[in-house]
Amino acid sequence: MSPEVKFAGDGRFKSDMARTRPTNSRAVAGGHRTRVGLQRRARTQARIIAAAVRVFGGKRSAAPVIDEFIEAAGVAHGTFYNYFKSTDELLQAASQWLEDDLIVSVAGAMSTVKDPGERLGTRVRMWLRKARADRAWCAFVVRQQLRGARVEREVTGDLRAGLRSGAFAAPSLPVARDLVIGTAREAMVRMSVARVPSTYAAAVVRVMLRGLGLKESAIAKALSRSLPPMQRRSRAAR
Amino acid sequence: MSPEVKFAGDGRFKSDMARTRPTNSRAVAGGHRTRVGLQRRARTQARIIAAAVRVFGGKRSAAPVIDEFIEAAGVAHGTFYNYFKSTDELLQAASQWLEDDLIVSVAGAMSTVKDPGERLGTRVRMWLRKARADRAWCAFVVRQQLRGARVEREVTGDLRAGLRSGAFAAPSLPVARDLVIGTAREAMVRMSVARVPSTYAAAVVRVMLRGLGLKESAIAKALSRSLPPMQRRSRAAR
Amino acid sequence: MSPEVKFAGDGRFKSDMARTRPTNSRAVAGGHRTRVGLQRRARTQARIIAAAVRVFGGKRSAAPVIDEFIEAAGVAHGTFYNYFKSTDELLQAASQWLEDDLIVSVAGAMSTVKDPGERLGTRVRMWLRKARADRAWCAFVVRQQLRGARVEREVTGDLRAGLRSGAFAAPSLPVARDLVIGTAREAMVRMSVARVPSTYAAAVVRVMLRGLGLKESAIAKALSRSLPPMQRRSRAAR
Amino acid sequence: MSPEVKFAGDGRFKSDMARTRPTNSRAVAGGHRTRVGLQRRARTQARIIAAAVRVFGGKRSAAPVIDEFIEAAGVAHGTFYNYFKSTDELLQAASQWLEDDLIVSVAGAMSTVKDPGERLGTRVRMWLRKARADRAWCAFVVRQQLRGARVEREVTGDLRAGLRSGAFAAPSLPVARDLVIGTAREAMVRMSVARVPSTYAAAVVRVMLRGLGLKESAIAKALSRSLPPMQRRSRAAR
DNA sequence: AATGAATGAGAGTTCATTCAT
DNA sequence: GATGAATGAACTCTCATTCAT
Repeated sequence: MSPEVKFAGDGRFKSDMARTRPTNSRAVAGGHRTRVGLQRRARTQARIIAAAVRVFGGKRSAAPVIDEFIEAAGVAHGTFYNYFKSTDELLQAASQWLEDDLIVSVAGAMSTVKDPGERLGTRVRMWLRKARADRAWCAFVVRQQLRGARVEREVTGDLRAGLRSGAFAAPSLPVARDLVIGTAREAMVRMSVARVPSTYAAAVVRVMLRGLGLKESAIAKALSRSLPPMQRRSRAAR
Repeated sequence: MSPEVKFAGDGRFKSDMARTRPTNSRAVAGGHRTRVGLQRRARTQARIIAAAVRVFGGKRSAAPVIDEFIEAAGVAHGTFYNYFKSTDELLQAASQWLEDDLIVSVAGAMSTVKDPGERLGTRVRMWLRKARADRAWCAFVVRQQLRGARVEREVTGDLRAGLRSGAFAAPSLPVARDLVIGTAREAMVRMSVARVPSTYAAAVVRVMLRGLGLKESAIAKALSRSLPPMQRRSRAAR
Repeated sequence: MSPEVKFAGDGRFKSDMARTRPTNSRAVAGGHRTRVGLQRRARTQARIIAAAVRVFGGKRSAAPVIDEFIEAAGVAHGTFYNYFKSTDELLQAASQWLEDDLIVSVAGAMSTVKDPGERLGTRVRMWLRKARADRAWCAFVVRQQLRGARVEREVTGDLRAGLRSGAFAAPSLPVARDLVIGTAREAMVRMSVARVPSTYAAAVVRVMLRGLGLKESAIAKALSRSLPPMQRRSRAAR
Repeated sequence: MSPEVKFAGDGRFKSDMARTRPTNSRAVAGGHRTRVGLQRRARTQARIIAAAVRVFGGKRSAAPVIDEFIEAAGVAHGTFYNYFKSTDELLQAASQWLEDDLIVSVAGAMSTVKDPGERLGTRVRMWLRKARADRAWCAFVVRQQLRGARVEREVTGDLRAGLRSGAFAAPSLPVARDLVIGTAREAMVRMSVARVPSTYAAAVVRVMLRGLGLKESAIAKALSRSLPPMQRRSRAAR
């Protein structure tokens, strides 16, 4: 798990993440120094984000504390503020990075699956596999309430397709969504505090698909699919 | 919703909730002043708890709290510490009070229901009815993670019975529990931020029971039961 | 020099000086406790303001630092913020208090003087007497740029009257004003860093009135007036 | 207004302004590179000083500065410290440069004027003309308190001569000095925040000389002198 | 019991300064 | 020489907690 790849482009988020001290514009032309500086920026930012995921995921209590992030990342106070204006902005960035990470790795597997039941089943199985393999990731996502907009969109897409095709039989889309998200989230809560057997993910998906009214044969088919191997982030920050 | 009744006995929790100043032992002998004092204690404590539920449920962020609690309760700083050693203790107390409240009101309805499917269905329907009727309660419970030990025990009991009797068909108890708790919680998250139709609760319970493998006929029967009227707490604090 | 009197009313500025923690409104009814609390508030605020005058007047460098005020006043960090939201607000309050103090004490003497030359001369002599007697006051006023609106108004009033009556002969009101304020300020700068002879104030007023074109006989008359004794603030804070 | 000329010699102040890195002694031998390097040094330093005058003059508050200076000068943090050890040193340098600038340009005009009243009048008129023409200069000088040692010396010289010759009639030298400096300063304060009519400077000088007891005929003579044209600094930095 | 002024530890933030490139 | 990422001391500000009344 490392935020590195994300910053390959120009070394920082294009979004609203304003640096405190703007780069001298005359230097942008980009020579060796510029490139080196950019790389350094990217690495530092990645380290802070990685630390944030570790710390926030591991925290028991509620309040995220800047000092902890700073210490975990091994940077100075001032450095933190060169990259993020607040804890919230950091958490936002980390969140988005993690979500993108997941979505991208899942999207590959999705491209060849057409059946809504299989799609949804595969998707959730991949999440839970990831959650089981990476406790920090799992804890972070749970604490952040699994609120990612993209995750939401993907799940909703699968559900809508399944409801329309008649494969799913839920009373309404929101109800179906609450079943899927709620159950998956609770499974991840469990994973973030205890080990679960390797069969756990499949079992969860089974009851979830049952709840959606999928036929047992279709459920069996969805669960028999073998998942593609987990993608690895290129290099680790720290 | 008022914490009053709970404290009828001696005006405070018997639990580990140590008062800062020990009760004057001479007063225990119990004259008029003593009785008045105890009533006052009970009322003040109830006001603080009620305020806590309102404030904590209504809060968006995880931000600071004590000042808000005492302002909402209309008491001074010092007064707060006469009753609770910390915010956490207050939240604990409020939590337990709310949970007891719910369990008690549900327990009545449960006594006449024997079938595990019907029991679980009725139980969850009553929760969701309560959640829909009392947004502050709902928000508070959601924020507190629905972690009540008694709630957990009751649900687990129903599930174990259903699995043993063959009415439910989940792969394991933990999986079943995650399905039920997760889905219910997600429904409550929804209720705490938006209005839902009156049919929502039943629909949620339907998919939940389906997920547990209950037969459609049994589901229909569980959902057709009419719920007993909601119990009202005796008197309101403030 | 003590801010005490000013707060006799309700113990705080009526202006925009909002307390951080609002007083519990139910307690306002005002019994013994209320009165005691108000007095305490008034005294603390007075101490902070007095300390501010001392510290800010004594500072060599530019930046006023909250820690210094706090230490000089002998209060805790939190206490400071119970009274003032920022250094600036404190300085504002101190400024206004000092100005009011001066104006009030001068106003008494003014009531019996009608001639513009005598009025202005007496006014400035009283300022400089005060400045000589209270080095901290003098330094504070100098640092604050002598920008008080009321001071400005009073001087302008005298000048306008003198110009209209023909007693003064300056080319314009602004020029006259710059002569008076500039010279007085520079005299105070001197007083804030060194001792001056007791005749210094009269000498300054002499050249000032000369600059305004007052006749020598009128100047002599203005300077021969004996000043009323300096008023003392009732009680000292600290 | 440009600090350039000043550094023609060796590109830096001879004063106590220690460079962080000592000049490479081998380079002193002086080839093409050396000359180019020195020119570059001089230009960069001039840019920083010019920026300082602009920024510091334009600032309203007393707030932080270095970042603003380097941004305005378009140099990096490190570059700044190649030239000045601190903000204070920069301000000192800028101050001295501005003062020298003024003194030199005034000195020329002075050489032909012998009468103390005329000398002082001409001197102040030239200051105020400069202040009116260059708002940034004016604001900078005002903020720096007009504390230049040379300015002080020149004025004192004129005053002493006038008092000895009987042309001036002030009670003492310090009083005369406070009248002159204070009034001029206040006029400059006014100029730094608002436009004044072209007759303003003469009017100020008139009341000032009156204050010094100069006869009206002598004042008229001093004010009738035409001023030599303003000198221009050779080239502009930036 | 209740009050609220006072407290101070600790979180949050800035900015002058250094130094590897 | 110039650069700018990194630094951390110094500052501002908040808020849970105490205690005299």
